[in-house]
Amino acid sequence: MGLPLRRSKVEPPPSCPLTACMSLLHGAWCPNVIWYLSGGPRRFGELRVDIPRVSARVLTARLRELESKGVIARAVLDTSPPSVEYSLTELGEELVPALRSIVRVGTRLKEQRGHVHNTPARRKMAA
Amino acid sequence: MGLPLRRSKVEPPPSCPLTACMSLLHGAWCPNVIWYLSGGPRRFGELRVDIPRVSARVLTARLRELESKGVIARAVLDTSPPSVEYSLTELGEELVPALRSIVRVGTRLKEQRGHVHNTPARRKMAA
DNA sequence: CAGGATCCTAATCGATACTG
DNA sequence: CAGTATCGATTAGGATCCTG
Repeated sequence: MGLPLRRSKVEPPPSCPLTACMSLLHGAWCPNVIWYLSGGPRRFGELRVDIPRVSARVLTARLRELESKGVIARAVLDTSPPSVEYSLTELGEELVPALRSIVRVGTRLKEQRGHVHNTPARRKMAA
Repeated sequence: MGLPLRRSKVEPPPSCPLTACMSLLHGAWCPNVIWYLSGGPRRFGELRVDIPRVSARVLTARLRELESKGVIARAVLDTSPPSVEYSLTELGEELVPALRSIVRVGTRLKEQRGHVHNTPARRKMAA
């Protein structure tokens, strides 16, 4: 027989807002869209330049998705040819600090890459 | 002719730590793994209980991945049958605040769901 | 310019069965 | 207990072409 299962010491993300919110950041592009919109409203074509490797199809899909979730707003400008401007909603703005703290860790991660990190590579312990 | 492209007002996530770090949170399960490990070391079987819908195959894959990136540590306990305990490294701990701020937004998101959010559903603007 | 339509590839995941 | 192996389903995403 093995060890008894312990109860988790942390509560589950209550009814999973973690998952709910991660769905706002899913895939490769959502975080970038929100990141670039954090600098102010931005048009479709501008976002394509900001995020060079995204295809129009996928960018459209992500924008629609984020719009339907209330994170970004879409405004059709009355120009010719027509432009469409996207911006963060109030709710979307709340994601920015989270994103920034993620970037901070990502930066540290890159710094650490290359030299040995403190993972004691597969240590063995006595129980 | 249309509007000229504006320069982005935010810098790109410098050489993409955003993407680098998001890769630590990718897929459906990485964030949950880190979340549950934030309460202290946790064994494989315990994590499977914490995160009910993850398959052994995928959980293994994620754990290996996070281990190789230096975010979690793996320790084989000398019991019979053998147990394996996972824990956050120092670097992994840094992800926790980011995760918490994501959860905060997720919670707000759930609160707002159902009643009208402030997206002015596809307004039109004059330019 | 902003995107819809179509087609296709690669990655990801769950289920199931099996092993040291 | 802590995995590994195999399979088939789902999905993100790219490329290309086309339109209001």
